Amino acid sequence: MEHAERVLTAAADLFYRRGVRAVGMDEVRAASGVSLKRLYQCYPSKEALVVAYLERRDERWMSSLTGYVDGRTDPIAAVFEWLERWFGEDGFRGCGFVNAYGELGADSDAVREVVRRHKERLRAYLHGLVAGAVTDPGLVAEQLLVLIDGATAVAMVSPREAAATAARAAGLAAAAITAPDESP
Amino acid sequence: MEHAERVLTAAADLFYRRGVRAVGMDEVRAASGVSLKRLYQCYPSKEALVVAYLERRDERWMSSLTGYVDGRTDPIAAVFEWLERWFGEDGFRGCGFVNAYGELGADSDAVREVVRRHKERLRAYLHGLVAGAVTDPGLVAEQLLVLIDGATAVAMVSPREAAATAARAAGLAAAAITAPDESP
DNA sequence: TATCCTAGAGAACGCTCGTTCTCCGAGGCA
DNA sequence: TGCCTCGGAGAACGAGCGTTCTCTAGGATA
Repeated sequence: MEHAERVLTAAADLFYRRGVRAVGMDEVRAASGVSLKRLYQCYPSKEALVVAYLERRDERWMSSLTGYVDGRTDPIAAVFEWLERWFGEDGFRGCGFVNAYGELGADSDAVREVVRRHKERLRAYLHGLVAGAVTDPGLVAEQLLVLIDGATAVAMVSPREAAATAARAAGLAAAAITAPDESP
Repeated sequence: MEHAERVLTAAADLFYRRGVRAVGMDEVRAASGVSLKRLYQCYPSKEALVVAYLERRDERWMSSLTGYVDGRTDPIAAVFEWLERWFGEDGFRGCGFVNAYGELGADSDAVREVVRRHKERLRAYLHGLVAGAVTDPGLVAEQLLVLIDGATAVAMVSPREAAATAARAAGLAAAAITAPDESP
């Protein structure tokens, strides 16, 4: 594996699990087994490493979601199924983007930007999922985004065994919102 | 004003606006005008100050919400109206509890605990709001909690002028969820 | 074999952190 | 007036931060 890749893998795990500011560059060096000199050749600053972490997390998170959802007959239900699985994973600790924004958003334009881009990508994906099926796909995409981020936040602070509850409640809400109109 | 109160007021503002780890005790001292010695007499450690910040934020946030909502004919709509106002306030930066949890939750049992208590209080309040009006108040309270936390997260990362959109979308979703059954 | 270049290990640097300690001056009391 | 206590200002401390620098060992080349 390339040095940059090893650094990024180690950093991503540490940043997500413990928070960005709680992790020093020396810990990234130790976890990746890459010398500090080379680490700074790959990523010239901690902020650059953080941005790379978020960008890669965006790619992987989105492609895991879309890989699970695409082709399903009820894609909205699949989204919340996928969420429920994610919430149950070892080391789940909420939305890495929201956490990074809360921690660093006040200081770093670059972090704000990459978080915003991720949410925009997710919103666009949801929009595509419901376009044609509902009368106002923009509104419904926004609602689904709210449900996803809300379920993630609630699952984060809930005790482990209750995390799935948030996903299921959000899934039922999503079903109600996207259901075809019942009026004649 | 008492020393402890001045410290807490200054710390709350700084912690919320910039994040906990970004603010040093010396900055709290400077902003509060209280000497470091006295500051440590009031709060024996930074963690104690953070917990006090979250506890007071819980009290004030909840009482602002309940003060706005209680007595309204449509309390659920009022909740999301209140959210929309909050999102528009200067210095709004998402949920202080979720942000603190993301930043410190991995390190501090006390922070995890106080955040969990706040969400539990909010869930209980929402439960009371919908009890009697819906068939499954536990589920609906959970859904409203998800919508509130989701709207808050989306509003945080959205550009200023778009923050209200999240509140309105969540409010419409809440209305759909809590509406009396339309079937005959 | 002698010389150069590279790269890794980790020491060093300047800074900031949370926390403690020292100093000094003001005010109460005999 | 002389003494004593209190509290404020901020220096000090040890640790850890992000980042840079030095030193050394090894391999490639002539």
